[in-house]
Parts: sequence; structure tokens; C-alpha cells
Amino acid sequence: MAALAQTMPPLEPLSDDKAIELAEMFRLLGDPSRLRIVVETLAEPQSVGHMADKLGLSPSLVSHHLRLLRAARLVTAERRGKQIFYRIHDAHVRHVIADMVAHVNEESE
Amino acid sequence: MAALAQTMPPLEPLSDDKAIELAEMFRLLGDPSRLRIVVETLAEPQSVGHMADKLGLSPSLVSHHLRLLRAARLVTAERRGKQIFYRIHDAHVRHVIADMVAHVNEESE
DNA sequence: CTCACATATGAATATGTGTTCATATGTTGT
DNA sequence: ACAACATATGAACACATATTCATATGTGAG
Repeated sequence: MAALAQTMPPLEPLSDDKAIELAEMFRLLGDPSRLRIVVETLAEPQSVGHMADKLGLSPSLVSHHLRLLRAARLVTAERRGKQIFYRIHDAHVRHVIADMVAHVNEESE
Repeated sequence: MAALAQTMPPLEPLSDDKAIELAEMFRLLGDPSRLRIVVETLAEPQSVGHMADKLGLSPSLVSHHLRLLRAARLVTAERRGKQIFYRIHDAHVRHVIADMVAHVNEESE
């Protein structure tokens, strides 16, 4: 278990490359539509059309966003017949979102 | 202890308001300069000028970024004489960054 | 009070990006 | 083969935003 990585954040400055790579991940979660798409994939694999309906977004827009999320390995895709189901890539992303939710919930004091 | 919040991400779709609020946090971390500033504040309180020197950014730019980070309660400020020291706001932000670091490190397989 | 230092603020700009629309690709049926 | 559906892709535009520059505010020393 990499418990250290969960509790000990990096104390040394990030290299430019690492900072750009990391920021890119956060940037992708920094758009409301994209974030809601990611959250959708947390529960169970979702098809593009289903997410579009549920979120009130056009299938085209959802597809555009999923392409970016997939390229950044935040989600993974699996085809089932005509539809393509997307799910979260790994547990780290779950934790990132969960921690941020905890953060914003604490601020309402 | 809110261990649940650390391991159980939200499975239900986010409301529009929550999504916007959450995305705003991620968006702020989604810029390389801003992210490096936040990482600087992880170790110990840092003055604006010190961060500017260390990161090779203008004090003006660092100040601009810190204003946004402070408004979002990602960092807090404390004055010591002429200088103002910034530190991370709470542990959640630490975990968010640590988890994302773990995520990007795992991708290099 | 004045000077030097540290940080903040406002305007201007150049660049990035989310969204829409039209069109293409791929898949399962008949 | 074709038709109907699901998803993807490319271009175009409207909008947001990171950065710079100039200026202002605040602080401690002499």
C-alpha cells in the first residue's frame, strides 16, 4: 500500500514539466461540464448518450470532453455494441474528487 | 474522523451549483504557475517575494494568483512586518495534490 | 515626514478554450 | 447492400483568462 503517497504531499518545488503535467489534470476537472461527466463515471460505466441525456448536454459536447479525459487517462472506454461506456480510470481520481468535495463542504462554516 | 469522505466519492450527480463550485477549485489548480505557488505553500509559509524569486515569476503575477487562491480559501495569508506569508489552507488540498501526483506517476508504465 | 521596500490593484492584450454546427465514422439490424 | 442509430471529428466563434506594465497602497526605518 502506498499510504505514504496519500498522506505526504510533495514538499519540494515541482519541476516545470511536472507542474505542467499536473496542472493539465486539474485543468480538465476545472470545467463544470467535464467535471459532471467525470462524476457520472464514478458510479458505473456510462454511455455517451446516457450521460448527455442525464446532464442536459449535447452528445457532441460530451464526446469532445470525453476525448480529452480519455487522452489524459482520467477515464477509460469500452465498447458494447453500438454504445461506448466510459468509466473512471483509477482510484486516485476518486480520491482527488472526494477530497475536494470535503474541502468545499468545510468552507461553509 | 471523516474517513468516509476520503474513501467514498459521491456517486450521485452533482447539482449545477456544486459542480461549478467544485470545478472552480480545480480550475485554480489547473494553471502551472498557480499550481507551483500552491505547492510552495505546502512546506511552510512563504512570502510573496520569496516565491516570486524561487519560481522565476514577477511579484505582481504571484500576487495576482495569490488573490484568487486566497479568495477560494485554498491558501491563507498572515502578515509579518512588511512581508505577507501564505500557507496552504487545510489538509484536504494537500491530499488532493498528493493523490493527483500519485495518479500521474502511475501513468508512466 | 520621507524614503525604501513589499505587496496589491487596474487596465490592456494576447492567447486559450468551451460550445455549436455540420459532417464523418463505426455498428447492428434487415 | 442499405438504413438507423451511436459516437467521433473538424472548423468556427464567442468568451474567458494568464501575463505584463504602470500605479497605488501599506509598512518599518531613520
